[in-house]
Amino acid sequence: MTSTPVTTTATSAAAETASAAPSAAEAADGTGLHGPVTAWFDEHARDLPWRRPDAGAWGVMVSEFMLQQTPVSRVLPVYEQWLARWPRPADLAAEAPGEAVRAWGRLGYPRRALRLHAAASAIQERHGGDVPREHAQLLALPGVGEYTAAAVASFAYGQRHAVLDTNVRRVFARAVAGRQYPPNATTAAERKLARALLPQDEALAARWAAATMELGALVCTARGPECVRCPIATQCAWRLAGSPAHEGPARRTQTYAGTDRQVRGKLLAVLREAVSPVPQVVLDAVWDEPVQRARALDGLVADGLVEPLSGGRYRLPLT
DNA sequence: TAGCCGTGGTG
DNA sequence: TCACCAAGGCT
Repeated sequence: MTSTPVTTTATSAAAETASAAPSAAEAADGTGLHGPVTAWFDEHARDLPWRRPDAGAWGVMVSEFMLQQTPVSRVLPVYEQWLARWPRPADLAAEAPGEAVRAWGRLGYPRRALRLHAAASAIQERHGGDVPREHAQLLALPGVGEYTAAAVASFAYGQRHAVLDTNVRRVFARAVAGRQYPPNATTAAERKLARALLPQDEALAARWAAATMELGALVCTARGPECVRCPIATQCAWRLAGSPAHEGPARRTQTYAGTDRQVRGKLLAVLREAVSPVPQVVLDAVWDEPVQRARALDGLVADGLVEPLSGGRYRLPLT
């Protein structure tokens, strides 16, 4: 997507959508996408707990950590338990990191639990227990990258940031770039496009960010996009091009069976369920190949997910 | 920067 | 059935 028509005048489709006189915010939308997408969002947005007014910045941050590479349906129950147990960053920071790992359950990527715990500690130490508002301060927290920093600043504090997740990238790839899928890795061109499409008005920008994500999650999905339900189908560059199939390098496919990741998962599952230190012999039972098993366990220890004790016993980390 | 890091639902 | 996919971050 080298050339993007973000500076074109409003399309006829956009003009049709704005039946009455367009507001100042809509008039600033050179693409004609803001109005239809945010209007669709107002009607179809899911009622998710981290979107409720009482969720707070901490609730938003917890949800963003959990939602990294994990579907909403699996996050919901864990999120509720997590917020009930640790309603403030200080509450989590006061716990052993292993308790965060245990409460993480089977969400996957348990290092996120460790990082969320570390982020809570950093918030307590550096920000007096309040989730910081500044993008740069958010970005400096453990486990917070470009996406999460922008998401928290936008969703929790209503700021104007380009929020570029896999959903938004796919929506932009189709609607603007005319491709079925975005590139494997986020490109500078995508960031530039996201900034260009961001409404000037702060509140509208925050709504736009949430709306484009929701559109990608509910309608403009990876496998079976439901274009008949899409508010910008008539403007979609990919559709207008005849919905061409993805070109270029195959999207990376990652195997799981037989990998260290699977072994780590099995080892950690045992430790999560255990209420007392686990003897080596119990861990040995989860995988029959000793070299890989040892490598996986060493990796967990190196990552801080597992604490080795004397006598060949192991547990989730207390510190 | 490409590879690694979990888990489970699904078309 | 089995790849693909899901609100990424880190090195």
